Amino acid sequence: MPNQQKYERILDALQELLENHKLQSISVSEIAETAGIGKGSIYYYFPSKDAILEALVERSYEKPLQTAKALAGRTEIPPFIRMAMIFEACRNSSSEFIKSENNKNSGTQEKSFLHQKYINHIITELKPVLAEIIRQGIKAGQICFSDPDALAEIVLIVLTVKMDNTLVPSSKEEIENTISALISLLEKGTDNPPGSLNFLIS
Amino acid sequence: MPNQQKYERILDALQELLENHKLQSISVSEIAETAGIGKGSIYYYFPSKDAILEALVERSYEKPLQTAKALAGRTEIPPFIRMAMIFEACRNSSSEFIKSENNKNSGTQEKSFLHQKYINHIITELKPVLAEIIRQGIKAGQICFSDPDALAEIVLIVLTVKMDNTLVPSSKEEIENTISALISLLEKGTDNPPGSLNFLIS
DNA sequence: ACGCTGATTGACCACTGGTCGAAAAGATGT
DNA sequence: ACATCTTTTCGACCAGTGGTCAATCAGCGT
Repeated sequence: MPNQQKYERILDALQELLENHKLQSISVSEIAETAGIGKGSIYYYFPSKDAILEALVERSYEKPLQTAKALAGRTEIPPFIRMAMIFEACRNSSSEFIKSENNKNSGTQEKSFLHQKYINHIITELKPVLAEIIRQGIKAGQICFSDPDALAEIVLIVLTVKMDNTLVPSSKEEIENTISALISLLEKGTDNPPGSLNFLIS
Repeated sequence: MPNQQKYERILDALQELLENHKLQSISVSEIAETAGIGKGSIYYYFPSKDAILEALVERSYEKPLQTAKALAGRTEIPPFIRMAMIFEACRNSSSEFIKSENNKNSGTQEKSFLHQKYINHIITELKPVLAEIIRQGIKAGQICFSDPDALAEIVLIVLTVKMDNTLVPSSKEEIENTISALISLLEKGTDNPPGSLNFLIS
């Protein structure tokens, strides 16, 4: 890591461009200009443009993911509440990160790559954490389900896809409906009384 | 629709290139060359390169989606079996369409755009059909759930994301596990006895 | 002062998606 | 057969892209 500051400045520049420059594509030259460095220097810190996008996604979710991982050990908090806390942390960062409006047409290739990275990153990072929490809940008798890893994956897939709202664009109301349905499916599926997980919607 | 044959030939060319030319990006010139026409002519039939990808996705799933829609009216078949038939039809076309290998790294931007289009198309087209089938099942007392549309969406999201296997790449075994878990969640969540929906895995 | 190592740069390259005027190919009426 | 008009076809061309590289620059130990 030669010069950490420049590295971060490049990510800052990309983030800034993503916020303003909504719909068109972002070029490496633009990133360099915004970061105040020469274009060639970009490739001293990153092997490719894709790598910059990837690094930005990772950086954007560093903190919420850390707090999520920390939450895995706090066994004194009931598992479903910890689940809700994780979602809340991610939701905040998510809305901050992807504040681009949806125009009529779907995103450009650039954007879809970004969303793919986002979903993939969140799921792969969060899945073991959530699975562990579910496993603890099973042991404590608060959750009844045979395959905690798969359950974690299902929940994460539905949530991230709906939160991202790119793959299946829908209104806020529809998103709420889907999440409500997921919760009631979870209640029944894990032998919890109906309505007991309503607090997951906040 | 000036010359339908050329239109189709362009899609054929793109499909062929997607099968062989696995990892690198595909250029419009390549598509033109493969289709045996001039590059300029491409833009006589399609407004943009993205539109070609989009049209190919739509064409690839035209038949399975039609059979799926036809299945919605066949109320004499139990709902869950119709569900299984739809999935089977899509799975076949899906494995035929996306036969590109996963190299170590994730796909290029081009690919992720394609996968996004695929997932979006399948879900939006299939959701009303599946919701209708579920609604019929509820009326017949075979399914117990309050929001059929949301349930359809949840099922489709998990299935397409796992089938596509790009957003959350995993082994065949893991895919089976996740789908099994989804099924047992469905069983419990819709008041069906455990194991009664095992036939959905085939 | 000198080298030497790592950081920085912009001109440069092959190539991209997309445009456009012109030429070719059909169609039509006489 | 011709002339006229519309629909297709095309490749040279354009601005701009991601990525490369030899040349430079900055710091520092000696």
